Formats: sequence, structure tokens, C-alpha cells
Amino acid sequence: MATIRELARLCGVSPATVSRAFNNPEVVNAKTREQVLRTARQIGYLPNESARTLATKKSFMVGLVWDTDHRRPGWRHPFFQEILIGLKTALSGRGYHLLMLATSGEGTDDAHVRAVRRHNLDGVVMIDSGTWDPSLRRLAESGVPCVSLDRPVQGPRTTYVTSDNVGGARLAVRHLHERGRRAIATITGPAHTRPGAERLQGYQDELTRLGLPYRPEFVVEGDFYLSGGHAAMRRLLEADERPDAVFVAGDEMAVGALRAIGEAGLKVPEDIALVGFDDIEVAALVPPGLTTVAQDMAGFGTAAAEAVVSMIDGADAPPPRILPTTLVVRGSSTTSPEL
Amino acid sequence: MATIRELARLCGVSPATVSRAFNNPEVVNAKTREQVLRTARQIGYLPNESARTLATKKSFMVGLVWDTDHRRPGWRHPFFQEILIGLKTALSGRGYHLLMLATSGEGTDDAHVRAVRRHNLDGVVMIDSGTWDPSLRRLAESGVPCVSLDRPVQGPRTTYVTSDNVGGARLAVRHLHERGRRAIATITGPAHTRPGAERLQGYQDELTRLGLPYRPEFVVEGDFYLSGGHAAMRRLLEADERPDAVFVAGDEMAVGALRAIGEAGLKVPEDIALVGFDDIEVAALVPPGLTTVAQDMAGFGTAAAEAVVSMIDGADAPPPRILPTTLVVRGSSTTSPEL
DNA sequence: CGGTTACATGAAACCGGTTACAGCGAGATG
DNA sequence: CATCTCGCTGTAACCGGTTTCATGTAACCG
Repeated sequence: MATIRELARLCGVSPATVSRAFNNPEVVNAKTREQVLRTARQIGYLPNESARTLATKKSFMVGLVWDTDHRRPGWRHPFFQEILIGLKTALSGRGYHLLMLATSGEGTDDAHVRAVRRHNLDGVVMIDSGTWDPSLRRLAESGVPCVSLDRPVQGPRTTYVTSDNVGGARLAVRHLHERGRRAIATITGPAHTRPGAERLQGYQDELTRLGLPYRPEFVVEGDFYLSGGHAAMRRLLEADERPDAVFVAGDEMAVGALRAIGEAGLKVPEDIALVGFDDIEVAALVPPGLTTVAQDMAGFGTAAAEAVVSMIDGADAPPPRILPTTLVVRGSSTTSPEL
Repeated sequence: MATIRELARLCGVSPATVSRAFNNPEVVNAKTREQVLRTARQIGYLPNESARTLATKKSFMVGLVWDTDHRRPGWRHPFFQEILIGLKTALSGRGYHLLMLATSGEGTDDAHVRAVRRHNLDGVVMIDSGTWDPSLRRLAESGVPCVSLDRPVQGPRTTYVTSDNVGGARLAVRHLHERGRRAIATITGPAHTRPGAERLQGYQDELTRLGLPYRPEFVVEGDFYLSGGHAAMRRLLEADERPDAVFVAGDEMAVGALRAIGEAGLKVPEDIALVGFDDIEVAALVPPGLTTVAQDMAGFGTAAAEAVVSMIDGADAPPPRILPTTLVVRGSSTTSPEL
């Protein structure tokens, strides 16, 4: 394994000059520089990152805290995969690697902080599966640049990225209204979750704007899962007045709702129109195609990468990024189902 | 940031003794050891991994080569997420971190080999999205312990993990036969892909074992996507004799097939029974529930972690692991559809 | 022509660990 | 009592880079 001293010897210069030829090319004589780079290529010299990190305290690695505890559902969401890819791609493009940190549960609580210090991580991204345990707080307070996804935390070196849940919900309701629906119900996520609360908020906001009445009996809480959506839809169908449209705050619940409607002998979208949220793979596959609010999943990764890198470069924590959501229209809200 | 020399000074011993107290506890006097560990805890001493890696040439990091080139479909498969989680969990459990390497496309070809050398990676896992480019070959030949997923490569320090595709296909066909189906067709994956070829092989094998004739007109090639499954199913329906069951080599294609059958005014499973492959999320969600062959996705990660760690520990490359597949029975192959 | 300046380079310390080797005291042995 | 072991610890070199500071040289100026 070629070292910098060896390369220096071959070129008849000192290690310092070789180092400069790579990191500070402009301060070294053009001829020398060329020779160093050429020789380096010839002998296949590669700087040792551990040595470099040791000397500079910069590792060009960003940690990913992703609690994949299997007892805690949520991490399975297709969502995460897209975010992960986006994040990795965006970070690579900026010269950073992504180090997946061991999950909590292992050992004591602040394993994250320890990992960051041990490995000289330059920053951290947290994909949040719902809990905000103290170890994450300590991490955010430890001073490393920190970006959280979907969790509104802020600090001198901490910011977050999230989707415009309120706006997305409003899009959905507006769309149903435009299609002539007036009795618009909603199946929400759990009230204590942030997306759940925000999507309900958007539903209410848009109802108000449209001058439609807010009816408590048209709001049923689900759990983001298929079974919860199924149960919630049944409750809606048992009510005195049947809604002619439902905004479902998650696609999986929407599939459950779809099934409940079918079991009741009703048809989507003729009897009841449906709009979901998330645009997961199933949405396109389940007949008649689920109209849904899509999040910019790749955008999450990019935005997170940008934020963390800018803080690493010394900037203050940038303001939170709220990513726009878009409506994807499919068969469940239109009269002519497509393939 | 506390260093080892500082800690040594506080304890009135030499840095060497402190180092030993951590890495070779049995050679240092019990009293001294206790004191060192206690003081370390008090002042929050953490060894610097870069320095340690520099000295020992062991990083306790495993690289993940995962080609997430967006032009190349396949990486989106839910499959990967489960594998990734399994891998990460299994590696953490063994004290290794997972470093996601920048994808190819960036810079010249052997970015991977370079990354491995620069970062002193102890091993590499390759999640393969279909291509086997020369850079991966060079990586495998470079001497680092290497485990490939779903790609049969072997060498002194290289092995692989894959699913029993043949056996899974046989399970599917046998199941259809047990349900009384005799005219069993298949929609295959692309012939040039390994899973595609193996699943077709299994189909043929089991047909032979059951004494059923092999009919070329009952074999149609798909592309692993919904549209390909849809088109393939239509071709099967146009044939002279209609099959009463189809083994579809991928769940997405199966959903396409399901749709084509519906459009033809036929019913699943009454007219045609269907068995898919992969057990992706949709399989459970799409009515009437897709019977399918499940792969042990978490097992992939665990097996890969075991293999790479054993090689890191000095063992020869273990033999390839072929993970068993299991049949998940749902409505598409039974007469009474479940919820 | 002496003195300043800019440029290019080298010597050496340093980052924070590990480890080969040597040394030392205490108890065991001849 | 001299010597040998054994258990424990310290010294110092080393891993492979970076960076401060000093130095030498050539160009520039009055």
C-alpha cells in the first residue's frame, strides 16, 4: 500500500509537497504538481482516509439514525426507501458518505452521540419512525449538524424537512369539491402523530374555505394501517347520512376503505369517491387506481443533504424546508377508471 | 475531547496501559483496570476510531455497494429495503457499521475499489440490481471479503446469498396442482435474468414431476412489471386453450395479470387461479389477495452479514447460501377469498 | 547593489491511538 | 542467596496523513 512518503520519495519531494499537490494545488509549482499527480496515478496511490480524518477532524461521513426497531411499525413504509436513495445520492454528489448507525436498543441510550464522536461524523440525518427519545435530543444538542425528517426540531445546528401535509390535504378536498362532491368525510391518522394532525387541519381549512360545514360525524380516526381504514370506513357507512367522498389520510387506510366500500355493495368512485395520501406503489395497482396526494420523496433526501452539508460548511441552521405535495388523479375520484 | 494520554495522566498510568485496559483487559491488573474504566466513564472518554483504524488497519465498517442508478429499474423493489434493514441489524449486532458507498456513474469505474482502500473497509456487500460491471469484478478480485446478493459469484474471498427460486416455483406449481388445476401456464421474468430463468426451470421441473405436459404456448415471457404481466396474460387468454391456472414469476406482473383477467370478464380464482412470487406488500392488499411465494428477505441480510464477518475473521469464503422460499396462500388460488 | 517580497519547498510536530520490547519487583526454585 | 519466572507496566516507535514555521531562491525596487 503506497503511502504519501513513498510517493514523495519517488518524486524527489517532501510529503508536505505531495499533500499540498492534492489539497492545495494552487500553491505548488505547476511542474511539480503534474509530476506528483502523474506518479500517484502510476503507482495507484490513494490517501488513507483514517489518517486524514485523524489529522483534519473531518471525515466526510454523515451518520444516518434510522430506528428500525421491528416492534415499532412504520419503518417498513416504502417512503423510507425512496428517501434513503435520495439522501445517499445527494450526499455522494457532495462528496459525503452515509454511515448507517446502529439503532438504539443496543446498549445504553446515547449510542448515537458516542458513534458521532468516535467516528468524527460531520453531520447526522435522522429518519424518524415516530419516537423522539432523549438520545435524539442529546444528539441534537451535542452540536453536530443535525437534520430531522418529518419532525419539527430546531436549534443552532438543527433543522428539519417535512412535507406540506396541510396543503396536500387541502388539494385533496378541493379536488373532491371540484368533482361535485359535497358530503366529504375524512379518515385521519392518529391524532398524536404530526402528519395525522396536519392532514386533518388541512381538511378543516379547505372545508371552511369552500363554505362547507364541518361535521364531526364525518371525521373518523384511523391508524394508518389497512385494518384501521377498513374499520373507519365501516363506521362512516353506518352513519345516518352517507358521505359521497372521503379523504383518507394514508394510502394503506384508503385500500382498507376501498375494500369496506366494496363489501357494502357500493362502488368507487360512483357512490363514493376516494382520495388517499402518500402515493405508495399500491395506489397505482389497486383497482380502480387510487387518487392520492404524492409527497416528493426524493426531494426529502436532497433537501436533507443540502441542509446538513451547508451546516457542515459552517452556515447557521437553514430554515425548515416544507416540500410541496401534488395531487395524482386516478380512478377512485373520476368516473372513468383508467387502466 | 478527552484523549488517551489525558486519561492516562489522570489515572497515573501510561497510555499503553489504558489501551490495554480496553482491548486486552486480562493482561492488566484488576485494580488498575477498574480505575481506568471508571475514570474513563467519568470524563466521558471515547476512543477515536480514526486513530484506531490507522493503527490497526481495521475499521469495523462494511461497505454497501448498491447501484441505485435511477435509469436502471429494479432498485425500487421493496425487497431491497427489507434486505437492507436485515443487513444493518445483523451487522450492528456483530459490531460492524454499514457504509453506503457512492454509486458508480460517479467518476471512473473502480470507485468502489478505491473507496474500500481509502476507508480501510473490512468487507463489502453488493446488492445487485442486474448489472455485473467490471468494477464489481475488480472489487471481488481485490481481496476484500465480498458477499453478493442474488448473483452467483465465488472466489477465495467471495461468496453469495440467494433464494431458492427453483424450489419456490415448484411450490407454486405443486400448490396449483393440489387445488385441482391441470392446465397450468406461466408468465416468466426476462430469460436473461437469473431469477427469471430459475423460476422457469422450477416450473418445468415440477410439471415433469407431476407428469403434466410441457406446452410452449403456455409459457409467455414478461418483464417483471405490471404492464408486462398484463400483456402476457392477454396473450394467454387469446390462445386456443385457456389455462385454468397461471404461475406468475413476480407479484407486480401478477397484479397486471389479475387486471387482464378481470377485463376479460373472468374471475380469479374461479376461472383462473394465480400464484405470484415475492410477497410484496401489494400481494396482501389487492383483492382477492394474491397467493405468492415469499422470500426470506430479512434472512438475506443476516446470511450476508454472517458470511462477510466470518471472512473478515479470517475464514475462507463459506459456501453459497440458498435461502428457502415459502408459499403464502391467499384468495387468488382458493375458492373462498379471505378479507 | 543591499533590501524587500513573493513563491516554492522542506523539517518537524502533531492528530490519537496500538504494540514490540524492555524493565522491574515479587515470589518460586535450586 | 543467586537466579529464574511471572505478572504488570512504561518507553518509544509507528500508523499515514496535515500544517506551522522556517528557509532558500529569484525577482523586484529604490
